This record gives sequence, C-alpha cells and structure tokens, in this order.
Amino acid sequence: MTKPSVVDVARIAGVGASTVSRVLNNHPNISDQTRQRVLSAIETVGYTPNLNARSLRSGQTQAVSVLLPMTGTPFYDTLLTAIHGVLDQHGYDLALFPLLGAQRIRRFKDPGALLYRADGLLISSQNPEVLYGSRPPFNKPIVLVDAHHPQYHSVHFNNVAAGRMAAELTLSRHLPVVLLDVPVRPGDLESPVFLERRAGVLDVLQRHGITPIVTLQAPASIEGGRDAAQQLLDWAHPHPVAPFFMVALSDDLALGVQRHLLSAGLHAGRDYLLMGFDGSAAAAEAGITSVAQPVAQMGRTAADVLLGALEGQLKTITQRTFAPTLQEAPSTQALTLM
Amino acid sequence: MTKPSVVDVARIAGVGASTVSRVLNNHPNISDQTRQRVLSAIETVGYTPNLNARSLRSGQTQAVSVLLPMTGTPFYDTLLTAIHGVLDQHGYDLALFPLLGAQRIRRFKDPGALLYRADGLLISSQNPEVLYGSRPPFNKPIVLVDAHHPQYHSVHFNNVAAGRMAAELTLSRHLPVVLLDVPVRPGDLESPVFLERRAGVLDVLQRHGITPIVTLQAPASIEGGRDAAQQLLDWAHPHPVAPFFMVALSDDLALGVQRHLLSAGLHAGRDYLLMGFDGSAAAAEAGITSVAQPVAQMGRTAADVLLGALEGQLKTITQRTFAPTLQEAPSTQALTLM
DNA sequence: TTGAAAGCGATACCAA
DNA sequence: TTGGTATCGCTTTCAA
Repeated sequence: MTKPSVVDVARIAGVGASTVSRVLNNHPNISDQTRQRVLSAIETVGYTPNLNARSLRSGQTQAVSVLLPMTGTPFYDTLLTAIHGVLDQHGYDLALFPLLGAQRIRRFKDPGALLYRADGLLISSQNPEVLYGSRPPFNKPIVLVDAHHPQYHSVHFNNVAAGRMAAELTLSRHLPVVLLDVPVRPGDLESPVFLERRAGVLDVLQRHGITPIVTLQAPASIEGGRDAAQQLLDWAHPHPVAPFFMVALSDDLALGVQRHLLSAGLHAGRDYLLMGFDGSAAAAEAGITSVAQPVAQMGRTAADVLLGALEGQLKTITQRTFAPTLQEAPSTQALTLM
Repeated sequence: MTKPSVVDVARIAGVGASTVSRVLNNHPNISDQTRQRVLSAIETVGYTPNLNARSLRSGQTQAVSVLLPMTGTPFYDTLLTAIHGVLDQHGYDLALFPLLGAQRIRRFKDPGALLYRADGLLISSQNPEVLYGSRPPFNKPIVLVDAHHPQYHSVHFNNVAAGRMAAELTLSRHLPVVLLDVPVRPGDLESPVFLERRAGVLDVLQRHGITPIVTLQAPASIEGGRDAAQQLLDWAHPHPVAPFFMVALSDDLALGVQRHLLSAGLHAGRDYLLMGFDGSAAAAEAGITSVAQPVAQMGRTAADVLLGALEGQLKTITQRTFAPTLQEAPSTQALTLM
C-alpha cells in the first residue's frame, strides 16, 4: 500500500493528472463539477502532495529558512511570530536553524545543507561575514534582520540613535551619570547591539564633555542588574550614592538595578534616575523609562522585504532602519528640579 | 546560466551521469582515475546536488524535524546540541519548528507542512495528543523527548522520582517544610514537568503524614524566587521564619530565594535548608543542593532511538527513563543536628 | 568498472 | 475546460 499520487487521484476521479494538479493549485478554468470530483477523490484516497516532486518540478520550495542564535527568547518569540505571520499569509513555511555553539559553523558552509533548501534566507542578529567570509553558499534572496551589512538587504534598529536618545535625555537632567554596560564576551557571534548603544551614548556624552562618574559592567539580565547595583553601593560606600542618572544598556539590567536599590531604600525617580533599552512591558510596568524598539514591526518588514526579493522586485539593496522611540516613565521624571 | 546538474558534470568529465552519482555517493567499484576526473569536474563547474531531486528519487530527506516550544533556552541549547551531535554523525540534518504561540497549531495539522518533509520527527516537551488528537499526520518515526506517551517512543526524565528524591532528603532533616511551587498557566502546552515534580514531592510527604507549613507559588525564574522569598518573609512576620526546609521546584527559584533571604540576613545551610531541581551549574556554584537531570544524555539517547527507528529496527515502542541524581551541596548539610 | 535508460511525483506546455 | 506528454535532477537497475 504505497502513498497515493496525483495519478491515483486522477484515476479515481476519472480525469487526467494535469487536471488534478490544476485543482490542487487553484487554477482558474476548472468546472465546478470536475473540481468536486477531484476533491472527493483526494479525500477518499487520502492524498497529500509530495513536496519533493513539487519543488523539483517548480524550482520552488515555498519555504524560508531562518538562521538565528538561541539566546534572547522573548525577543525572538516576538520577532519570529511577526515574520511567520507575514510569510504564512503568502504561502511560505518557516524552518529555523539555530547556531548551536560557535563551533558548528562548518555546517552552514555546505551548500547542500538543509538550511539552503529554501526560496529565501533570513539571517537574524548575525554578521554574515563572520559566518561565511566573502559570500554565502546560497544564491537566492537573503535578508538580514536585527543586523546590517552594506551588501545585504538589512532590516534593523538604529542602536546608535537609541544610545544617543538615551544620552540626550540623561544630559537634560544635569545629574552625575552612571553607565551600566554589558561586557563583551570573546568569540561572541551575536549582533553588536550593545556596542552600538554604548557608542551612541558615549558619542553624545563626549560631545558635551561629560564622562560617567563610574561605568559598571554586568551580563544583560535582571540578576546582572542586581549585581551592578550592589557594585554601585560598594563603590559609593561610605559616600552617599544618590542622586545620579543611570543609563543601563538593557531593560533587564535596569529592572535589576531598580529592585536591588529599592531594597536598599532608594527609590527610582526620587533618589536617582534610571533608564534602559528595549521598551519591554516589564520596564513599563515597573515605571522605568526605556528606549523602545519596534520588534514585531521589524519582523514584519523583514518578511516584506524578503517577499519583495522573492518576487523578483528589489533590484537594489534595501536598507530599512527603525528609529527608537522614547517610552517615558516616572523613573526619569521626578528629579528634574534638582 | 543555469545551475549545473550531474549531466553537466558528466559531460565535462567525459563519463555517464550514473558514474557521477556513484562518485557522489561513495559507491565502491569506481576506478581512482574516473573518481578524480569526476571530482575535478564537480569542482570546475561548482556543482552542488539538488536535494529535491535526490529526495524524490530516494524517498529519503536525510533530515529530522524538531518540534519544540520557544521557552527554556539554556535547556534546549544543551538538548539540541546533544541531539544534533549524534544525528550529524549519521548524516542527518536538523530543522527546528518552534511553537509560535499556542494558537498556531493549525500549521502542524497539515500533512503537507514543511515540518513533515523529514525522515523522522522529534517532539520536545509536548504532549502529542494536545497537538494532534488521536494521531499525527506523519507516518514516519516519531520520538518524544522530555515528554512521554504510551503510544510513542519516549525519552524523558522521571520527574516524579525526582520529586520523591527531594522529599526524602527533606524528611531526613526533620524540619518544617516549605514548598515553592510553580503556578499552572492556563492553556499551557508545555510538558508537565512541574506537575510531576510536585506529585512526587507530595506523594512522599503525604505518605509520612507531613504537610508543608506553607506552599508558595512563583514563576520559575530567579526573580520568581525572590518574590517567593519576600512572600515567605511577609507570611512569617512577625514570627521568626527559620529554621525550615524549602523545596523549590526549580534551581532558578532556589537561587532567587537564596539571594533574597541572604539580603535579609538569613544564610542557607545555617538558618534554613534549601534545594532545587535541574542540577544547574548555577545552583552548584551557589552551594545549593539540586536534583539533577542529565539533559545532554537524554538528547543523545533520543537521537539514538530515532536513528534506530529510522533504520527500521525498533518494532516495539521504546520508553527510556532517566533517573535523577542528587547533586548535594552545603545548602542541605548544615542543620542536620537540629 | 561503466553507460543507457527507467522512474520517483509533480507541473506546464501544447493540443484538442 | 481538459488530457497527453515532456520535464525537473537524481538514483538505480540492467547490460555490456
């Protein structure tokens, strides 16, 4: 009992194989009667198309591959949901290929890899040069998302502008500045998001001749923020540490700082000012000002750009940049008169 | 300029197409001379095989799909790395299909979905009945990992035994018991890991006639643990809260509890005892006893079971259970004489 | 050891 | 509106 094919369906329905194919692909100029006969024949034999045969003949897979790191789940959840939503509407399916450890890049150099059995490729949060060197083993459309490179279609945030935006708000408050930075992990393949945010912040500060009174470093997590807050308390001891304006390079860091300092009796917006990056819901709930990035919108746009490239438009490299917006909250509003 | 095929390579090398195929597939009985000619012809035209044609002809894709939730990154990172390591050695490539929101299950009901263009399927941390109802639209080997079901090959932890193990250690210390549980999220598709751990814990406690003096609930994260610790302090106020033995259903929870209570002046292993689940490196570093689960080993075993099924062995359903081990640390050792 | 030819299952063209 | 047939690129007999 072998899997039924179009020929089987055609025989049952009493039509030709090409007619079955037409019904399958919603071609016009099929009489309602034959369509019904074909559909019920499909039903009775339990036919499902062979994707390999279809792809071989048509040259298309109706699939898009996404290459991405395995970190940052909430971010990728939002991003992928947005991307999938758009592509799904256009009949494309999505397969994910995570980078499992920096060592396994070999796998991506092989043009025969499963990853490349697709009509298009989305590369998320990665520099393709690091992965491929000069050029990738894939001559169909590629779009970078949450990363940018002059030779690829790129859809990304303007992280430098985000850093500048944070620094400008900071300066307007005329307080000593504390920078909470994220350490660079060696061999890191990830997007230079923190590097760019930092560059934006420092650019504006330097232009105004301001230097942070202290720069802390901690991994970009809530716990990291707590550690940094403790570092700050230790550093300040025995001097009073407030008031100051802390710029944390991520919302998680800012959240951790806020919670830790709160337990030390310091209130954000009263004793010190604080802001983060990402525009997360958690930051908003906690009353922390944040430089927001439209993740879902970026995902949708990346999908749109890829679709454009798949349809053969887009002769020239597309670069889409999303500007940050300020999500203001009490954490930066109260000390303005000091 | 169309993509070169075996015929192009054959023409350049001055051989037949079938000879090229034999070289490609490392068939024996090829003279070294022709092999070299073919290989250099492949090189000069830049040939890469068409996977669709190959799969169509052979009926195999050399691919395995993994269906998984998008949460729990460190866990899946370890698990997938282990799975990929084994399958890669056997010539299989891996594609991931995350559940993007509980709503999009529709996508998985379609037998024509990209997900099913594979020789085998790994379903991680999911109950297939929830996804598919009675049976999945895929008649090739399926293996469940970090989940179990009597009708599927399953490779999973014995979470109930883990819970029992924790409860037994707890009882041996003769202290009031505090249970830190994880709330059930409605509509949750994830594996019943917490449910099973809780069942194991409560089973042993009940059998000994012990009831927790208080049961707390918090999301399974470090921050959740901190919140729970504060709940506990509030609940105990103004009574002294220590000594007690807290069983937290995850290491992250235990870590959060430890850190929060520490800042309240309470030391694990001195003022109270504490343990978690998962055997994480972070728990070990923090000196917290944990019921450990061999994640990488489970991944390798799941891959092995799938390979067995792919090779046609395995006529009967395979169930592999991994027993927990106790990763003891100071957090449960000091108060034994009380 | 090698080549010719059949065939995997679909789609697309050309006739009718 | 439909059917016949060539074709996609590869692997696998079957002969030589």
